[in-house]
Amino acid sequence: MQQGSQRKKRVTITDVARHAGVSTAAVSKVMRNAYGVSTAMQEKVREAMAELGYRPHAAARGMRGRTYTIGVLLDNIRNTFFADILDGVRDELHSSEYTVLVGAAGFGADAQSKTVQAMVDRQMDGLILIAPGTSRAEILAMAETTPTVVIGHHDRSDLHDSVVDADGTGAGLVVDHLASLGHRDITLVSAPGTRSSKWTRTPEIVLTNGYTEAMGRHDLGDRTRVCRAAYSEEGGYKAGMTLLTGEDRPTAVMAGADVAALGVWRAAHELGLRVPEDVSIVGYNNTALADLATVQLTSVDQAGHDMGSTAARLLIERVEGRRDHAVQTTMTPRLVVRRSTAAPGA
Amino acid sequence: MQQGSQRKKRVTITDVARHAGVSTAAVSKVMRNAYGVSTAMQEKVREAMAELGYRPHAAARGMRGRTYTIGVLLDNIRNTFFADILDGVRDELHSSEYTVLVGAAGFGADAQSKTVQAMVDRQMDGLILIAPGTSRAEILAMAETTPTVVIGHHDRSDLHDSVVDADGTGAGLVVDHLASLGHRDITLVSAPGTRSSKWTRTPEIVLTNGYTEAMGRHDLGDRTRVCRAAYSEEGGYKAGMTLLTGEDRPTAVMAGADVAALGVWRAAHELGLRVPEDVSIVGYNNTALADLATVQLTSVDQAGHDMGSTAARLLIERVEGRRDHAVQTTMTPRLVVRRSTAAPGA
DNA sequence: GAGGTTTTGTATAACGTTCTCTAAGCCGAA
DNA sequence: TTCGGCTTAGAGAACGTTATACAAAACCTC
Repeated sequence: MQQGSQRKKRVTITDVARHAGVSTAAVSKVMRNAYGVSTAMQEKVREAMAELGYRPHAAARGMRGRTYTIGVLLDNIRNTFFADILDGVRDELHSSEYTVLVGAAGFGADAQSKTVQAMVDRQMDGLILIAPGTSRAEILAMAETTPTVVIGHHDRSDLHDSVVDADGTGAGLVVDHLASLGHRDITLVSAPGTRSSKWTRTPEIVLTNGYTEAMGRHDLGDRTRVCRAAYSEEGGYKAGMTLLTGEDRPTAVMAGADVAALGVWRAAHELGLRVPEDVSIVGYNNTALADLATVQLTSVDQAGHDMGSTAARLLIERVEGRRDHAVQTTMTPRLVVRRSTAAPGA
Repeated sequence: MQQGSQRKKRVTITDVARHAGVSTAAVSKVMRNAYGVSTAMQEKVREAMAELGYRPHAAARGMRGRTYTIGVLLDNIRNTFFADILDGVRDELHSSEYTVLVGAAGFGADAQSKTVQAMVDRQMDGLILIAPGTSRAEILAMAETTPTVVIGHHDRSDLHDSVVDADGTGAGLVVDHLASLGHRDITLVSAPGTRSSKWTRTPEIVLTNGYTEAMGRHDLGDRTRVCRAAYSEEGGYKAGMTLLTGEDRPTAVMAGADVAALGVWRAAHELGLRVPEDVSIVGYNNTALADLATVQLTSVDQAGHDMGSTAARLLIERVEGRRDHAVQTTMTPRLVVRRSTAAPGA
């Protein structure tokens, strides 16, 4: 199996112990700075470790507990909102001894499930799942074994912590903004429910509820219209094509993700519709994309970085056993108005 | 450490063996479909595994060789070119038993080095490193132990495989295009060399050489001008500000990455310069970003997806010992002209 | 049916850690 | 001195897998 050229043994704890003239148990203790080591011992061992360039073997550690690894699951690496979250996680964990590894599984529930399983098999210490499409039951079963933070879904559970955005409020902000500009035909483009996954309060559901509620508040209940689309450029494009070529074309479209909003924009563009003159478009997440010079998309800021760092903090508390009851943190969204929205027919 | 609620034991190979009434060795053989198992045994064991919902413990496997994990290192998750590469890797490995885990380390050489180390510590079977900023020596040392594919850097080595784009040619395509439009003051925005890393042929170096050579070919050798900037929106913005506010402002700017090109664009925008009328902008990588309706950035396509799948294929060949000499694959770039380039002063 | 070969299943020793126990050493108090 | 208590170091048993070595059984061939 192993090629001849690829030999070269790893330095193990045994090597360190021998080199320092102590037992492996002692070395282990020093590493974990456990109770019962003299300063002399400390120094001797640390010196030996440095000299030999020793690095603990994570797989071996995994057999006896910790691996000092945190897994982050996300569906689509192209949604830059996730990059914001990830930055938050990374910044929070930067100075710790934990390593963050990302599983980018794609949209399929089965692929995501496989990836989460893989993380558990690799004995990761904790998991951060960003709006998983996997069935709720599976996540709960997982969470029973491995500390878990779920980002996005509003369903609470005693088994895992949650970090969510007040998506209902966010939707309200958008509708308020559009209505105040004079829009009445406001359509929502939101992710398709992952059927049978048993999450009852996914971000898209909460968003949709918020939208419906706000439309009612503005006496636009009868104009309520929701179109389902994957949160990707392509998904938004398809939805845009459907919406903007049909009859009673909406004067404003709000999407549940910036990427999707840009897809709608492309559709509008191809159909010869000007933004915002002919149709206003609003995104969600306020990713860097929305702020590009040529884009300038009105969007809702969710403080992705904060969500990430909060999730990481909560997770570590759990991993290290400093807290044993579940917690849900809610972030407050904020509307960022740019040039993709204006009064209808302006 | 472990909370009371988080008990629940894993199903192990021993459980399966007992349940099927055979030895653990037999179960292990069935899993690896090794030589010396009757079909009767096969069935018995597989049935037991299914009934118990057994999943092999990757950490334990790691202690004795394979972990069936492939690590991918990248600096900036926001560069969507990397998403293309990653998709390629994922598609290639999708049907195999390998899991892909991503380390997003950021630009710092030390953070990247830490991440690569972590991957090796976790006993990953193989590594795909996308334009690592880590020192060459370190990568080579690593590659001696773990099969490795380097994407981006043109430096060859017997120790690892390489997948590169003919960046020199790509730069030539851009200069040719711009020169044919009548541009003479063409400035290149390229990544800062990671000093002391000892890579002598990084993508940016090769790109710069190609640019210089092409400028010479068009008798524009004296107009050659290179500006260093990180391949991020922010990096491009800063470079754009410097270039476009200075004297003898270039009529065309080509950047080594689409994200950076968009940063330049933002600078132009803020300075009241129209693209392409006042300044032409060209990106590199032809990411989805470049094709956005409101962007339409001329760029160079590098077939990121192919690079990813090729890298994955090469890596698996090595991991499974089917090849023992290093290989370098070069992709051919292709110019995609969009609306961000035009004749100067048009 | 004896001798040989092939097939099939098991026992068991790793792999590199962690962690519980126990032993040894030292101190001060009785 | 002896005893109890405390600190420090080490022995050794896990953890879940793989792979080697070997025994047992089955199949040949003459």
